[in-house]
Amino acid sequence: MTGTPRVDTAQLMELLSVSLGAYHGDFTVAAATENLTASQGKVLTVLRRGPAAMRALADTMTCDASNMTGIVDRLEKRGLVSREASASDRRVKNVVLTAEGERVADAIRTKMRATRDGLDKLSDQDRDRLYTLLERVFIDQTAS
Amino acid sequence: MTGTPRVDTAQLMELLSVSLGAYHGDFTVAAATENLTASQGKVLTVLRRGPAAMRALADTMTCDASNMTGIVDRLEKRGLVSREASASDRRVKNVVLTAEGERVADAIRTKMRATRDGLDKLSDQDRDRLYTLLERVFIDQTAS
DNA sequence: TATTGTTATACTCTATAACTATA
DNA sequence: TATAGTTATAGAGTATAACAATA
Repeated sequence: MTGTPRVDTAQLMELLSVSLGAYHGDFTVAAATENLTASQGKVLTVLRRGPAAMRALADTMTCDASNMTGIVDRLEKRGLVSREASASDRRVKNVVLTAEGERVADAIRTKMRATRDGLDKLSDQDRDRLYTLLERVFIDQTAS
Repeated sequence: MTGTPRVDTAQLMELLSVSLGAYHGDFTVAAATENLTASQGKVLTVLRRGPAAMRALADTMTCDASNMTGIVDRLEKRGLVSREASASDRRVKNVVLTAEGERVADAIRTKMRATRDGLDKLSDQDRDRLYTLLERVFIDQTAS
């Protein structure tokens, strides 16, 4: 197996910054539409995959466990998630989406899918930047 | 001028998410090394380009003006920035880097340049994903 | 009248340390 | 002893509303 080709990191990072800036902005707006913070929306999105222990959620979001306690507290108070005791380890609490939580998580996902399908927030200039980057990678690759 | 080629948005977004996650993590660590939060580090980075009014800073970071007041207060208390009256509009205060603020901003930039040059935080798997994406774009392009 | 910046207020996120109940 | 989760605490980011100074 040959090594993967190198790319222009500076250009890639600039592109990433612009694109994910738009993505993050859209996610924040999508969550706010359901009266949620971005962190709360992210937890619901993670839980769409299935129940998760408090510790696992904290690891996924790279924050302290004590922090996750507060976030889940607020979600639980609004009836979007519930804590369930683990059968195998009595120390563990599994966080599960309620029916209402599923509805909200799906609403966020639907809004984000629109973003993913369109790259609507990218300006023509940014779209050209993307193309320039890809073109350059192609040229570098074929010239080697 | 022909239109720019389309790319697989879902794959691109996944790649962006992983890559900018690494970038954001590195920036947070770089700022923390100087005992700064990510927001504070971002303001110093913006000010490397030159002085900026409070309102302009708030717009750049897409937060409320009242929020920027607190952030700049903390930076000023540590001697990293100063507020200067505008000559043309007496309502405006321009925020300027102090010598120490420049030193800290440069230290963050140096650490981030190392990240930019390496993409070190990307796993081999993610590097392969990047290559796969680029390869697919190349094939679609030449096949059309 | 509109804009710049601040203050007051309230909520959320965040980490650290200390605690409990399990394992 | 180590781990899962919580509580207490404190600092920082965030937005809203009201305000003074200026345009």
